[in-house]
Amino acid sequence: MVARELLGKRLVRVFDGQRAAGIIIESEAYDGEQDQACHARSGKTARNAAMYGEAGRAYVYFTYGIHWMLNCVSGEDGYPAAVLIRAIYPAERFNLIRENREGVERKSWCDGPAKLTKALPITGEFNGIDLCDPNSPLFIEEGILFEDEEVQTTPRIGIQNTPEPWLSQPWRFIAHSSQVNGDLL
DNA sequence: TCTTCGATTGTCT
DNA sequence: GACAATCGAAGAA
Repeated sequence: MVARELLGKRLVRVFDGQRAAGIIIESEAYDGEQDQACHARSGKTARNAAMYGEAGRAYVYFTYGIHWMLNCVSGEDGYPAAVLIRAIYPAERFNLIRENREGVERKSWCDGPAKLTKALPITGEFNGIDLCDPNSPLFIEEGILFEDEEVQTTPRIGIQNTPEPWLSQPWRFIAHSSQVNGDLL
């Protein structure tokens, strides 16, 4: 439910006192220790501790030796669940995003979970931060609404060695909408 | 447009 | 010591 509802919300990064932002257009849900694709599948560790915290906080982790990933924690306090932010549509401060994604064409600026963290930029220092607080250097605010007809669901991707039924759960959400398909300003 | 493959390091077993 | 919720370059179609 949270993964669906985050589509259309505005992800805001305050950097050097100025806002940079994008509309969330792709997300994936990870739900509890029983979910064999979730980082919490083997229980609580130092790395995934933020997932066990209260909803609305950030869970930021490093992977493949190169990439930072941003999640929004969901579920009851103490229950490990989070939504991976997989893609955003650049909406504010293109110059910063362009600088951070130098050499990449604009349609590929933020169309992947590690791309958007490089573009804004977001690193592990934001792990545990309150995404509901407009005073945070990174937060989420209201944006636009996508109709269900504009939203595609698919199984999650990039999850290796995950058994059924977790492999096939339709917990990935993608917005296909004229509201965000046009050329960037 | 699609497929293959190397990069690179924190975290867990 | 193995591996990862990925990216981007390179080569093929």
